[in-house]
Amino acid sequence: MCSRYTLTSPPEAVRTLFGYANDAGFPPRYNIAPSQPVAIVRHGLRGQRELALVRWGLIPPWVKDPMNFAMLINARAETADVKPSFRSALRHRRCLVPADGFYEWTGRAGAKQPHLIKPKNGGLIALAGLWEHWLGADGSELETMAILTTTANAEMAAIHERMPVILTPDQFDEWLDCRSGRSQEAKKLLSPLPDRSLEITPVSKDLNNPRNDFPEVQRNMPDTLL
DNA sequence: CCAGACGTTGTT
DNA sequence: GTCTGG
DNA sequence: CCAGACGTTGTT
DNA sequence: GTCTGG
Repeated sequence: MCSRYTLTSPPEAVRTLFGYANDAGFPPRYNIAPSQPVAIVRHGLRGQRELALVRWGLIPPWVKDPMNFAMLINARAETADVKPSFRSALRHRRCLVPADGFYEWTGRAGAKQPHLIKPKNGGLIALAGLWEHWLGADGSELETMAILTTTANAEMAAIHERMPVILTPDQFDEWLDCRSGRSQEAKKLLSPLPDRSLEITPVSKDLNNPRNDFPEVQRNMPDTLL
């Protein structure tokens, strides 16, 4: 699963890697949690890449009352093409989620140990996402997104069965281009990141509280066992 | 056909 | 114990 | 995911 | 809106 992540790279670095046309500032985030507004990159009306802020937690368009619907923060890559909640978004509304790393937990309730997972040499990564547009009967609108998950690669398997799909820059165009209206080619991009490319470090339990959004939550806890 | 669900994860 | 909010 | 709340009524 | 279960 992927249910918390971080994006601390400066906006100009994000824009350079993701190549969107519009410009937007955003503060460094050390502890991004579901239900919060997050930055995504998608194709705009003229096919140009754009940065948008949407809510993390996908609400399918047929939902009557979003307040009584458990938002979908992840979508299984293996089945997203057949699930009513994701099928249309996988065809028409794919996006990238800029991140510097993501978090997973080990341990039992009451002793939850968070771990930061990021590229061995640092830097930005792109999580594969789906976004959705919800229209209320009263005219209210809501844009939301979910992060795709796949099976864990070798490093991740040590702590967790699943991991978010991470795309490389050479895959960005094919993933973002939804003009064909088909999902099968895009689905083929959804594999685990190759082994030996990520590093996992235990971090401060301060991370557990989503209200703690400051650099110290990423403090390395070297003595902590996996 | 209509009614009712539509999701993931981890844990039990 | 279970749901909601972040 | 984890943390934190978990309720109703009437009044401002 | 679309799929599944009855």
